[in-house]
Amino acid sequence: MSTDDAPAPPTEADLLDATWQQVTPEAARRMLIAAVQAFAQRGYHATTTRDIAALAGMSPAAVYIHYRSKEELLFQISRLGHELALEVLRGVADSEDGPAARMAAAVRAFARWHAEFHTTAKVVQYELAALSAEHHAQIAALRRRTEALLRGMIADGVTAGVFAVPDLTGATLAVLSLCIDVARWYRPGGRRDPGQIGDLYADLVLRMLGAA
Amino acid sequence: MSTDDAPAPPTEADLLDATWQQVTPEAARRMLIAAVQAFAQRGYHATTTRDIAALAGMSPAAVYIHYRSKEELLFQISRLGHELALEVLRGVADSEDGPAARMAAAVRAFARWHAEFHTTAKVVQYELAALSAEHHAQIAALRRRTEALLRGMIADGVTAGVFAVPDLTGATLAVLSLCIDVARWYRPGGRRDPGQIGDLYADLVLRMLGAA
DNA sequence: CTTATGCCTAAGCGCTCGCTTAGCGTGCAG
DNA sequence: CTGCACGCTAAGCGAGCGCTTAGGCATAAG
Repeated sequence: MSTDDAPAPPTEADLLDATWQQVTPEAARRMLIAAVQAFAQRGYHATTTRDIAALAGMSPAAVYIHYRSKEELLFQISRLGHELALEVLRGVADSEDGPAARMAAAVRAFARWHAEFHTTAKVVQYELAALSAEHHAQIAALRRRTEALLRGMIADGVTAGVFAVPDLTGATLAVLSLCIDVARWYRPGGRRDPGQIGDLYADLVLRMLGAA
Repeated sequence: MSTDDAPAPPTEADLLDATWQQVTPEAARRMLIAAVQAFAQRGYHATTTRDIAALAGMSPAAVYIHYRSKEELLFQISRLGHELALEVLRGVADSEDGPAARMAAAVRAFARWHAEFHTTAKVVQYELAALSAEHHAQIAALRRRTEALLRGMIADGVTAGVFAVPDLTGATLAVLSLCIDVARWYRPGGRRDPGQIGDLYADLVLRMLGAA
């Protein structure tokens, strides 16, 4: 094997390690990553704390050393996951490109994130209903910021006369919906890799917004 | 109260009764409708057979008079629900309009269905993972027919030179995804009623497809 | 050495789950 | 009237759930 082959695509484990690097100590991170995998595959309610502990290679009681409850584990995943997704959009929002290029970059990055980190994204986007009322309210606030960021980018394009959008709120809803739903249908090893999905969606959205 | 007021919008119960009219006997239908409501609100795994029976006004054991198991109840909901959704698309596919008008009508009807019958649609679209392998395979076949129907309508438009779509499969995926996701975010009493969502989405999709 | 602290496991508590069993009441055939 | 089939309920079984408790084994300070 030569050393100058194209780099192998990162494994699922690599991606999860990178995603959750900030969680410490290491045992708490291992437990959280195990929970993300189990929640994504089976859903929150179908996952037992014994499943999570076994995936993390520890005893069932070890869950409660680092987390108060199974719901608290979901909340930490959801909170940090939403912040990561928000960061992806913010990284693009500050660019000095024109509104159309910036919007294309935002959709490309956001859709791509939902494919590449689909395991995390599935939990973040589809397990909200299992959160307690207090935790759900905190997450809802983060989601409103995401929506506002995207709406602002579309509004800028309209103001600049680059986009032709009869219904700003409706268009924002549709763009957000399109990107989020990637986490539902994406399968690794499918015909499109995450980068290609980002490119495809950036193009489709620009047309949807009537970009000049 | 005059008798020529605008007709009141149908209640949730009206919609569910209309949706599941074909299920007999009446007690089996009541049980199934109760299951749809519970599965949509809490999710399949968070719903107990006691929840379902209580909603239907019967004892926990009554579930098993008409259905072999809780999973069989989900399967019947999923199978009939997918057939209803498919019927919505088929009702439009046979029209003799041009490709663009037909596609607009399809998206309008399909998106609208996912809003109006959002309770049913949520179970149909988001609880597939809880089905047994055999049942899941049957449902997957129905989903492939839905996708093929939509792809055919887009392909017709491309052939006729009315749509400009660089990636047929990708565009089909995006359109389907957009409509399905309506069931996730739609809330009755929101700023858009189901008809308006259908109109909005028909317009957005035509632009996405580069309709002449 | 002793003692204290932090991370972990073995064991298990109380509860609720999906589902079964035994039997009741009603309506209809003979 | 009798007898049986059907749709239902009351009661409960075995299993598995989320989470707790008691204690073991390191490390490190005194």
